[in-house]
Amino acid sequence: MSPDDHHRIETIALLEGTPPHVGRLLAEAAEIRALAAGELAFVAGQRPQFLHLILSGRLALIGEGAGAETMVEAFGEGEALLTPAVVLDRLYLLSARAMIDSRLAAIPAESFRALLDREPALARAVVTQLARHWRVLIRQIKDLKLRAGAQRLASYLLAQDRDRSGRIYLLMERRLLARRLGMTPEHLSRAFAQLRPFGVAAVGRAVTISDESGLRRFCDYDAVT
Amino acid sequence: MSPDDHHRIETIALLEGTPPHVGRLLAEAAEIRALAAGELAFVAGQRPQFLHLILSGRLALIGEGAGAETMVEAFGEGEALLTPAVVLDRLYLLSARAMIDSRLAAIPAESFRALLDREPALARAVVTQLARHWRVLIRQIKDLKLRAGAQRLASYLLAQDRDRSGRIYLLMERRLLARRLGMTPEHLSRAFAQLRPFGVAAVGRAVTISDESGLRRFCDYDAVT
DNA sequence: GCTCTCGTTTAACAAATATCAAACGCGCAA
DNA sequence: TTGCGCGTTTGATATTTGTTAAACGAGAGC
Repeated sequence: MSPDDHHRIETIALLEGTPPHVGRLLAEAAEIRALAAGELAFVAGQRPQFLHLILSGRLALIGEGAGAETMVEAFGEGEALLTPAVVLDRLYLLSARAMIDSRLAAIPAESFRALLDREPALARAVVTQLARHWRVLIRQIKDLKLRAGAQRLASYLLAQDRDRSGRIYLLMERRLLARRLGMTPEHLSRAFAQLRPFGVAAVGRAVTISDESGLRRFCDYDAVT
Repeated sequence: MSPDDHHRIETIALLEGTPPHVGRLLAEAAEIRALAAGELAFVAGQRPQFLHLILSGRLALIGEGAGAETMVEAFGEGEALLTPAVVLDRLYLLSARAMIDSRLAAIPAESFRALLDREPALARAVVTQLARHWRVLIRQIKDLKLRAGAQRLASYLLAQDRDRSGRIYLLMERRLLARRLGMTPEHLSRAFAQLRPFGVAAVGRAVTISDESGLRRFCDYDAVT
């Protein structure tokens, strides 16, 4: 492992507020895994072997069932795949697939849980992290139950980061975005068409919104973070 | 507060594994709130004032948006409404409503967070609790995205506790169950009809299943806990 | 620069779900 | 008991979403 990898593991967002030796211990226990786009970091039904930190690239959490699959959430550089399966030592409910070529730090699950018991600051950091994800999941459930497809798309777009000129760059291809939003690619395409009256213009992965307040009203956007 | 209430707070499931003085401190900081059926413990958009423990009764977490409302999850006696809003000191994303007359222990959010920072065992217990809920939410998201209404109902029924004779007793009226499952009451009624070929018989709130393995196949039931 | 492939869009149609309306039935109070 | 109120069921219809198929278009490799 390169000193650079070591440093990236020690300074990952999850560990914010923990004493330096926690990061050092985790980095020492970690091994580096390179995944090509499409490869799986873990599979639903498996027993977790590692806690994965994303050093570079992007991974999607995938749910399978009833002969289909869906994307629950995607994570990028500097984030941890901190799934409850690892924390609780239960079987994975989701699989993780690399959306692009990625490099992961894999920390043995057993070491991580041992450290979790021993290091109060780590437990406290994990509480914060899990609580944040909880809110992301709650938003998704509210969206799925209360909003139609086009409204979910609008809501998703409004929550994305913009560049200086207000443009949004979609982090995934539309097929995947459709699965993230709980609809088919065909339906997503129609949803984009429905948003055109609000000045939503999509060119490739770049999206611009001209009537943002109209779009907010359309989807009853909830800006609470 | 009665000694009995005191004892119930100290022995709540959330605190399993924490030293006795943690429960004692929480119980001393708590005040008792009685809610009549239909009353709200907190409202989405509010800043959390308390962590609520359910001493008796049953509460539903309700999401509002786009002019409608939905039930995300329900909690009963001995459980805590351990929402991320309280942990992170953010605005509530959900409201909590008493489904029946209930008694709550309300612990000032500030005291709870302070104790969370000070007591490693509490942080560790909260990690476990949040992780468990995470899995409940993931199941719901997978259900909503991958399964049709009747399959979600089947899946829900198969996950419920049975009495000695194998009967299931529904914990809520059907109107609410419909919202929990992400459908209308009318659709739920038709979903029950769709399950009749598998020997699903509902009389009031009592439900029996005669062809359980058939039902499992029908909804592609995932028994992973 | 040119295909070739594969993701996206469009269209027609089918299935699932919601809506509206009315009938039903069960519990509760007079 | 009898009648009332409210939750549930049933039916007809509308809307939303998924499916199938085909056309389109942009990017990768030759």
